[in-house]
Amino acid sequence: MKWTELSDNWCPVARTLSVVGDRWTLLILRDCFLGLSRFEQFIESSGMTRHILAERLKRLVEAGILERRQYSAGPKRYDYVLTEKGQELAPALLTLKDWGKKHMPVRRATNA
Amino acid sequence: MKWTELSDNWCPVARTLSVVGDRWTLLILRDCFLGLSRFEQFIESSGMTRHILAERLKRLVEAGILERRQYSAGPKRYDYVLTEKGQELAPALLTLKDWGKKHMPVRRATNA
DNA sequence: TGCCTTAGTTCCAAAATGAAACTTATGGAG
DNA sequence: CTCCATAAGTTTCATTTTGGAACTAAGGCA
Repeated sequence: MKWTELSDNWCPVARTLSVVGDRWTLLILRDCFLGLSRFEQFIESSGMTRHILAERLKRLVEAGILERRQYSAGPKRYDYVLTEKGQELAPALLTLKDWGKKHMPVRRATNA
Repeated sequence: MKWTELSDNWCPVARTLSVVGDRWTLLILRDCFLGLSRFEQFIESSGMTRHILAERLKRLVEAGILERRQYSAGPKRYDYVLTEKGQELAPALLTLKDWGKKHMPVRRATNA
């Protein structure tokens, strides 16, 4: 079964996962909730490759979760901000955070 | 950056994703919350391949989220049940469900 | 004996990912 | 004007993961 086929699944959890059920995608959203919005910021914060980031951002925009917004007219540049639909994923991110704090202790320090 | 490196990330969301940040893994957990526990049940319910299912179940057991339990001594057979740690992922699944119900309407019927 | 069930494993082609270099468009230093 | 820097991507290619389908193991049952 292909990922995309999940978008019409009877189960709302499966449908949600068809768009955000991917490590990198959820990390991008975490970064958005932390206030980041630019390509280079996501790269630096999450450690994913530009390749994947570009692909995921495209998906998220198509899904109506992020909006691609021009923030500079000089050299035309774009960043990404949460739509209202995207904002409403906050509770999901928060439950994942809480679970992680409780059940996934840090073993050694990193700086990512 | 590799998936596993995420398990020691400073961010609790990232650490959580290092173990459940994958479509199939979350669908397995959904099935567990629906009361399923056996290999063949997960296969039928989720549509994933046996290959992937076996791999994910191993991960989830190692992570202490599921427990592999022998349920038949005749032909030795095993199934998988949520540990307490696993049970506590319920709120996360519920928020994903709520978001899906609100923002991911079904376009056409499926029978998966 | 021979077929059924159930939890896996194996094999291979196809798709996704990681790493790193390259592109495009413009601003600014000298 | 020339050259370097910034920032958002794109391209290329080797490696990894996935999907699909067949195969194995260990009994049960007729």
